Amino acid sequence: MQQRRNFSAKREAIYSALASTKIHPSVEWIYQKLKPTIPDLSLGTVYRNLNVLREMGLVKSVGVVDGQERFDSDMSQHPHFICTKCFRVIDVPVGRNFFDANTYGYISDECGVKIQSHNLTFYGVCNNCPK
Amino acid sequence: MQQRRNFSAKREAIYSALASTKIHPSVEWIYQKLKPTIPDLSLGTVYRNLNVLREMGLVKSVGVVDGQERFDSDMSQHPHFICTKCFRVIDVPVGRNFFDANTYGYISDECGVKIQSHNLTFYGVCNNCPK
DNA sequence: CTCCGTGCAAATACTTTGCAAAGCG
DNA sequence: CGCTTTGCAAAGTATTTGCACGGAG
Repeated sequence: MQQRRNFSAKREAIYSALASTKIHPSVEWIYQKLKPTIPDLSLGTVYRNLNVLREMGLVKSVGVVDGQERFDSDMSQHPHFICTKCFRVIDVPVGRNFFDANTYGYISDECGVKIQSHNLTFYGVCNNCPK
Repeated sequence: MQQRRNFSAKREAIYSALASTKIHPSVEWIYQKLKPTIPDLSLGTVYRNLNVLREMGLVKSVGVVDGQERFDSDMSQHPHFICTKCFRVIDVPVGRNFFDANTYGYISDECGVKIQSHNLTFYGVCNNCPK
């Protein structure tokens, strides 16, 4: 196992669990998912490793949804849709990127800041929820 | 004072405090700001009233920044810039709207959802912070 | 031996809530 | 009087952290 390569068995499992789903899970969800397989897993470990993975740039946060932070292992720049009723998080496929380096530069100058990234989220009601 | 019109004195003060600044304050900031003038103000009241104001559509959340929710009384659709070092929140002026009804409709169809709003946030380092 | 990773429980941090008292029309 | 608002403190929820132990090189 690639130890000394930033991956412990549990960190690997946490990353895999996240990468294996499209639901953009919360810490709790990952914990519940792995607990049966790894009985001695603790919630703190999931929190800690998600933060490590984030620092390593392997994972990013979708933001806090209904009180819990949600994560994504898809590091490509893409918007999300969040259902305000059931709090489902869905990837929004985009042909082109809405914002490129030029846009960043333009707005950076405009505001006197240095933009490094952005987050685009749409809100509404998904098709599983009653209108 | 327009009582029975959804405004108690404290709610009014909370709204005014929020509307009087561009820093997109947190609950705590509003509380500290008003406390000297209104000594018997309690933190719970600020929380409660911001939620009421939000439901009334007079206020919206910028999101959770560094652990605290930040608010904005400017209900116009506009992006924000958040400094990842000092957590300053700045309005981003935009000539046109990035997303109009057509875009909403297009993406809604694409994802099988009904988009009602969106949130666009840029991240980076502001000009007050060291590179 | 030395680190890194971990369980566990305690500690934080922010926000919400129950309740009785107070305010307003 | 009836409904809204509030202070206060307690409760709730999510997340972080201290510490000592355990495993890998």
